[in-house]
Amino acid sequence: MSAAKKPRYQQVKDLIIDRIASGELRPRDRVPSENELVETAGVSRMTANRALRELTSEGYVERRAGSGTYVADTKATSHLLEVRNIAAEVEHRGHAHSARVLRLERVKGGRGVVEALDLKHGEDLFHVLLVHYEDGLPIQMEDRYVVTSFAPDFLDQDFEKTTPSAYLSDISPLTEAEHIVRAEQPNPSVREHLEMESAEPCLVVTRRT
Amino acid sequence: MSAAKKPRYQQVKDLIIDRIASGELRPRDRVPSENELVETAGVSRMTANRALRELTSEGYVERRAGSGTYVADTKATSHLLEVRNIAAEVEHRGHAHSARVLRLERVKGGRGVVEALDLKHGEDLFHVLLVHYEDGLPIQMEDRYVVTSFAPDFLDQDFEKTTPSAYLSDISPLTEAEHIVRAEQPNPSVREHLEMESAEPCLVVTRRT
DNA sequence: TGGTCTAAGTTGTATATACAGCTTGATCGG
DNA sequence: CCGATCAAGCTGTATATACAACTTAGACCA
Repeated sequence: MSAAKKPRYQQVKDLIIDRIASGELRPRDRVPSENELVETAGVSRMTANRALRELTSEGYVERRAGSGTYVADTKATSHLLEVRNIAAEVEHRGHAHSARVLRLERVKGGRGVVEALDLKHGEDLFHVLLVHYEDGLPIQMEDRYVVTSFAPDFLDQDFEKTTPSAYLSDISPLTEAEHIVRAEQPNPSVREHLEMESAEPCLVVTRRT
Repeated sequence: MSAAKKPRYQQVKDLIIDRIASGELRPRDRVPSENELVETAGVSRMTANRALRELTSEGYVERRAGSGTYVADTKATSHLLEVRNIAAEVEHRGHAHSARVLRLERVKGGRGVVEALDLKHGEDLFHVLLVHYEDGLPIQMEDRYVVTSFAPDFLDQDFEKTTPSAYLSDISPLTEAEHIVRAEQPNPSVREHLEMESAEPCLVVTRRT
């Protein structure tokens, strides 16, 4: 198990994580300084620095220049929930993903869209509406608006082969996204495309990049 | 804007991020090695190393010892969605959070719970059922099961003051959580407690720690 | 031709050293 | 007693150096 010889900076990290997890070090408590770790752990200051720096970026501790290093308080106040690419998710489950494009058009931003995306009224947008299938079963409907200047050849794409997400992240990697999730009663049109029974609710994910 | 003098390792990071974002460097392309950065960027190898190492942990690139550094190819396949502590969320919006405990008891694990938590049948569990309010308006119902051995004095807590999340993360910080979100039709009892109109759907978050 | 071996390049880790900038507590002077 | 100054300690950054382990391509030999 722990037989694998870990690098020294990792040993230092584990040392401190253990003391936090065991409750010996509590939120806002002071963590040994780099120089103290040099003494007690027998490593160089740069190694101690790397350990503490990584613990900082991982959210375990906070550092204040000139003052010291302290256990972060609220590690549990924000949990993360992963939302994966739909096609990748389906493939990952070992099933076949397919998609059918219902609409692919250029529109002018109407009231609802403009508000959600924080745009000028009447701005040119591409609109795509498609349904994702997992082994032939409809599982998700995607209703997407994209600013035209951002993806000029949007209308030429074949979204039955490449998902809009994949295409957009291809032409512009590294955009940050904000998600809002809510539950909603699907309207009759959507319900039909997803082949849903009567009043079953839907998850609605609003995403802004 | 960029007037703030950035540290050199950050400048190197930005340099590479820009080349990725602009499309000059595409997924699986080779990124300049540490020694090449020493030449072209005029920094020491340790500084180049720090830049590339941080880009690795941030998901921009992948490194293979002995081979080189390459642009990662799936930055967009997994997006993150933050789920915050309910009380903190409400306070953050500048509103008053309160809670009312409906049930607080010791039970034996029944069929549904045992499956969801992957436990032995009949195991002792604590069960708490409470409603969260934002400025007096009911906004969330929390239905929670906790293994007794994990939190012996669970029944003595006053969950109208401290949320179960806060209490649990207090006695044992640093536990990882897995979330599953789905939409569901609330049953009449739940609907009553949340003062909901008829058939409005709910978000159901199943969480396992 | 085909397999082996070697050398160069790359990442990963670790240390010693240096200086800047900030914080905090103690000391000193009024 | 209060305020200013100073020194010690801390983090943040940057460099030069060193060695280990791995990969890869090319040279070399049979």
